[in-house]
Amino acid sequence: MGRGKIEIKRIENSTNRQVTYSKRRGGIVKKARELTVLCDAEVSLIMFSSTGKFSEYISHTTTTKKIFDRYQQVSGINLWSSHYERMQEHLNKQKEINNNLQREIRRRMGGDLDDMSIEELRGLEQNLENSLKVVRERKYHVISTQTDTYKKKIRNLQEAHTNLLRQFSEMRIHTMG
Amino acid sequence: MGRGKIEIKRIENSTNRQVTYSKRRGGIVKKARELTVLCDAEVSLIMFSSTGKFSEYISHTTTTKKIFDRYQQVSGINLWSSHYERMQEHLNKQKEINNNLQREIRRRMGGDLDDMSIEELRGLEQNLENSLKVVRERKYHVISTQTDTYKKKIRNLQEAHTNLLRQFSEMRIHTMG
DNA sequence: CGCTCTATTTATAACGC
DNA sequence: TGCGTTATAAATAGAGC
Repeated sequence: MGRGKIEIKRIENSTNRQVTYSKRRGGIVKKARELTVLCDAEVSLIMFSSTGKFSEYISHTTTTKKIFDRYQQVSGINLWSSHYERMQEHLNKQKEINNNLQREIRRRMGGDLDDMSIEELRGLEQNLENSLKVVRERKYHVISTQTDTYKKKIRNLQEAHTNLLRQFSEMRIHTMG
Repeated sequence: MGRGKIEIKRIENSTNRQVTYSKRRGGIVKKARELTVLCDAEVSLIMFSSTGKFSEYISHTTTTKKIFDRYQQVSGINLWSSHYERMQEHLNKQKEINNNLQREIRRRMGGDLDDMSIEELRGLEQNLENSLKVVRERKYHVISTQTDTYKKKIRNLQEAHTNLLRQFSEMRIHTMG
């Protein structure tokens, strides 16, 4: 190397450290490229400088994703499959819940009744009757509320109209009289 | 380097290729280690030889998983999250469908009716009436089918009983007579 | 920063075991 | 394969611009 043997120890001067980093980064990338070409190897080199600057080399014969996948296979280390599996489980559960809900709705709409017993059918019937009652009550309530509102509006309008008429006739008396 | 300038080109002799790979692999790992220590950098170096042999160097200050995570953050490249995100989307969709289904069921059970208009309530009422009709029909059908089955069974039993009685009386006539 | 210029160290190809 | 040896190419520290 340069003028005098260097000691492999953290360079305390941060400017020099960055300069050395830049130079050596070039060198190591070159080495990686040579290894790729000369030896037909697949190399992934990822570097973060002490200031957080990112650089990488990846053999042209592959991609970083491929290397990561292969790394996992070979090293046996599961980097993210635990997440993945948990999510898959979650999804399956949701799908099952979904299917059950949809079946319940179909039944409540009069379908998919074939494998229901008399008791179950009786239960469903009663349930539907109750629901129907509640929905009807709600409907009547909404209708009556709306009717009241309309009645009130009409009353108000009539009042206003009467007032206007009175004012109008008073005005005529004053101006004409 | 060695005795004579070398050309950076694939080494065709596979034995030499492997020898060169081993030597240069050592060299590049040494460079990576020096970069780590001298420059306070974080380095991940993953290599697969042409025969598939795996080796890696990782700075002692970090882990391969950390480098992978950081790589993704910095490069913006989705290594696995393409899978992951699609799954998350899927899951969210399922959850939404689920919520809608549950709301529909609640309504069909007479709940959650507050923000429904008269028209919607009328539709639901009619729907429930129809469903109730279908469920009742189904119930009657099941009951009548079951009744028929019982009737048939009874008829068969009576027939068998009559036959037995006849056979018995005939037997008595033969043995006693 | 980034580039150039050396002196010097380091890496390594070729060879042998 | 792996480890020495050696001649030589390559990398690079330090300096200057």
